Amino acid sequence: MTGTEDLAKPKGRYHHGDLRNALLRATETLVADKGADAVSLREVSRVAGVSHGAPAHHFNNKTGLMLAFAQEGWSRMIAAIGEGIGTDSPDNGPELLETVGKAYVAFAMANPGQFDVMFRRDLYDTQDDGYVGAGENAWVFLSETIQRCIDEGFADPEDAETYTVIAWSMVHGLAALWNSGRVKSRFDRLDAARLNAAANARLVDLMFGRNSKH
Amino acid sequence: MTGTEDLAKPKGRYHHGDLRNALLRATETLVADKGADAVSLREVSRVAGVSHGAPAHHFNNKTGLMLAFAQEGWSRMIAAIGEGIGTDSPDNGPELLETVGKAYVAFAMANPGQFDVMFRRDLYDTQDDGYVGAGENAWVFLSETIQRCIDEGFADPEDAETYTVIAWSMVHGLAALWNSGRVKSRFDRLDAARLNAAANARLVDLMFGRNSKH
DNA sequence: AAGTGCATCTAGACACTGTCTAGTTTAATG
DNA sequence: CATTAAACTAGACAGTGTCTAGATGCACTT
Repeated sequence: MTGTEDLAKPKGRYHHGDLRNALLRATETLVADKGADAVSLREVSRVAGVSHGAPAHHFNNKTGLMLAFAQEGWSRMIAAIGEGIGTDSPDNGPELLETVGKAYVAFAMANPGQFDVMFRRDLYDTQDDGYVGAGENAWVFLSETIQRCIDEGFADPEDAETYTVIAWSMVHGLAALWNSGRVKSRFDRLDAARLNAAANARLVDLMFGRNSKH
Repeated sequence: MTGTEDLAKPKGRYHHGDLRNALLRATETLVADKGADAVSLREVSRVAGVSHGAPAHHFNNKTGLMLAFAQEGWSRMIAAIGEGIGTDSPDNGPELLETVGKAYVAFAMANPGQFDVMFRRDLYDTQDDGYVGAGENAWVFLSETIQRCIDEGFADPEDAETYTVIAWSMVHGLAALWNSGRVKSRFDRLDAARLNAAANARLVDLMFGRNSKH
């Protein structure tokens, strides 16, 4: 889609000017096209029109580059969820949860490579600062949403923990299975969006007993 | 745990005798210890006490080795599920589903590396024969279980598809999230087995409306 | 305006990887 | 026993990440 020519360093110049971003963009297209393992510092450098040692100054390691790319993914997913909420404008807890769940899976389906990187511990140093934060925020947001459902009387307070685990597990598993190709092959006739919507709507119904609203 | 010394070729001999298996065992310990990306044909060859070109004759590619290792994982998981059924001896559809779900997640938690490989498309050639089979069998078995629940009157026939997707997604997501470390960090106080049992029991209750049996 | 500090980037080296190829050993088969 | 085919070796090659020493030029201070 987006060409990579504009990422290259202007000819004759020694300093790139926007190398950090150019490397991330090159990583993005590589991940999207050929998967996370197709990323190499040298290839990424080549796309940016820069020597193979240049990335080290901005990301230290290859793991540094991948961590930055993963963090970018978390930011994007959070933004996508925010947009989903803006569109659906849910007005109670269960509807909010359904909206969030759909946006989560939709993001993963639309950006399978980056979503994959976001949950791959082996690609970056898990001891690094900033690794924990992203997933932590997601968990907090999710459990607050569940708590809101409980506060509104849709579920028992003692279900909070279990429901949080089930909800995240379901959306994450749906995303991962779809992207792995193991479910997709079974559901040729169904489009991804329909499957996503059906699973999320039904799970929320099961947990919070809403009347189905066709 | 298991030493790797016994994998090495007997000294003075030219033929290994059991190289294919030795390479798979070396792969297993490497995956378990350092993750899937730590596997290299040369390291695996070194452990087996054999030259770096030897694996090619048994697995053709590195992707061939990883595919074989993934298939082995599927066999093991199926066996583990069978053992779970033997222990719990469930006598209706929902109980069977709960048993299967728990065994699925338990296997993934006990063998995070191999489970990971089983769902990584990038590690082997997805066009290869035998790639589809494993996931296909899992799907068929799962949907047959759901169908049994329906036949026994625990759910509506039109829910079959959605429930199958939700059930597999939940267990798979729980396994993947736990192994990614993103949930684990939140649940220090809970042991993995308890979380696994609670989530599966509750999901089955939600879908098939059994009375909770404390 | 001149000079200097320092982040940015280059280029070569090193050890490692997967795969290819030609050749060596040995088990199995006739 | 002779021959065929499978198992394995050893070297080469292009590619990788990371480490160095050095070149470049932007952004300051004075």
